[in-house]
Amino acid sequence: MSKNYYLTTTSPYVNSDPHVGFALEIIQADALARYHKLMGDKVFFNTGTDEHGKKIFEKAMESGMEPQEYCDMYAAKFGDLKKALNLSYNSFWRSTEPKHIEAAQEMWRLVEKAGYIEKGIYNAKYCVGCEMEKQDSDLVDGKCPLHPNKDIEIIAEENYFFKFSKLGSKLIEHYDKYPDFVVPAHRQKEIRNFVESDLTDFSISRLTEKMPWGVPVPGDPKHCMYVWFDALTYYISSLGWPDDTDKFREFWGTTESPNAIQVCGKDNLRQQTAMWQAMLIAAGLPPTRQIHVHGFINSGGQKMSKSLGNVVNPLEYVEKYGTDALRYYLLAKVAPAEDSDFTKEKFEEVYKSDLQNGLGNLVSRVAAMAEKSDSSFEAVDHTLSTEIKVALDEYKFDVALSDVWARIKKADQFVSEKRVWELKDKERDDALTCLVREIRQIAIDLTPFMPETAEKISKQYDSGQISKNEPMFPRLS
RNA sequence: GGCAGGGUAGCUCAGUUGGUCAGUAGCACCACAUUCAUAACGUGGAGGUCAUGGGUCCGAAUCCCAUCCCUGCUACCA
Repeated sequence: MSKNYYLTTTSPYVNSDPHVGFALEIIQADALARYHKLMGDKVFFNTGTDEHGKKIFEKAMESGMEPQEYCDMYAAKFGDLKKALNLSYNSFWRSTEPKHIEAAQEMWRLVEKAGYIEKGIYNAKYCVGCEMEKQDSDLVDGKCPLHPNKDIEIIAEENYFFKFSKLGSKLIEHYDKYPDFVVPAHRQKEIRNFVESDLTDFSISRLTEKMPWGVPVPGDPKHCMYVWFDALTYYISSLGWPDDTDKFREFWGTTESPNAIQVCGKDNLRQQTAMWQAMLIAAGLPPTRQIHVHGFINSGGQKMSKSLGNVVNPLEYVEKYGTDALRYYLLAKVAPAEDSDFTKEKFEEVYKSDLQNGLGNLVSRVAAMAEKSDSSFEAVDHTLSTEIKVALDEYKFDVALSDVWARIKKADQFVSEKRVWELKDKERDDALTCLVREIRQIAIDLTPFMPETAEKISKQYDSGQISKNEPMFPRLS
């Protein structure tokens, strides 16, 4: 049954180059979007960039650029991922779009009107040594680790606060109503524990004179929205909210029947599954239906960091091994919701065993036999296997692909056991028909994960007369 | 410290409510076989006292207690 499917990634903050962690997120999302498209759903797949805030303002200043110019440059880099990773999103939405800015302001008005925004005092922590504002998490024992001899100054600033503390019970209601709201389940427990504890209101504005690069607070130009507030609204402004009410209802859903799916990293759990939901509830808008939370990618057992020099650049891998090789690795060998390790050695091992010797070799050997047989193989309609659907409905990309690879192994065993290359006439054609059918099925099942590979195989195998092609995953020289 | 989730073959992991649950698992490794295929594929083999110590039970990787180790969260980090 066809339906509307809304899917969004988080919006990466444009202060550095695209990271393999975001590649993971958007490739997972892309697999979901392609899956739903294959099922006949109407898919709205959104991604984009988050471009406001102090860090970006400072970075732009440092590099001598206008903030917008700086954002344009980075937005382009993220936009380039579409081709590099073969992404099927239809909406690339930037938080500096005028339409988004208007939407963020409308969101503010709604939340304010409902009584969930109030002025309060925000105590900014300022390190005189760094001449910078610090966050609690930056401090060690209440001191700046770079200037432990200097005291942190507290600068009281009048800000607007979001009355988060008033929304806990509404959030719990939502979690109760949808036990699978957060996937995996232990993340839902985690956020639930957090929400059940005493919630504190949080600041959602900054003084414009100190930080001009943000969305002006409606009716009070002395304040800019703190990036969070603006950035979260992007999930609905991308749908044309508040102007396009039909499209919003169609894809985002209604309060009775929420429909939106989000993916985010575990570092975003609180923002997406609690704060954003609280904002929606406060504004009287439907909450998100489900949020899939993915893990992090480590490199060599350690967090990626520039100083360790172990940062994985997804584009390097695309260039060297191809888009689908990277997509395969991230979907099949990275635990969808847990942390996983990524090293070049492991990647090459997988490339060789699974893609070269597994899928690539099977497709070649069967094509070679089919070509020699001179027979033709009528195309039959294939639809996505049930196992794949079941796995994808639970965001288990790795399980889905391991199922496909089990079938590749079976097909190889079949060829060897029957010694298909020695068979003649009907016996041979029967065996080949089986194999061709299985490979066509595999191609369909790979469509959400490795679209280009799936298409190559389909083209090669759907033409009745099958002939051998160049290797899809060539040996590494 | 508190809460949550983990510690199973060299590596990555499966193991539903305790009774072929110790895995024909994948990768790597060794041997054999084979040539249709990208020197690929297939078969066989070696590898684990299921973190440690107790306990419950006829029986525990699976439940309970203790200990050790790892990870996440413990709020204003986009």
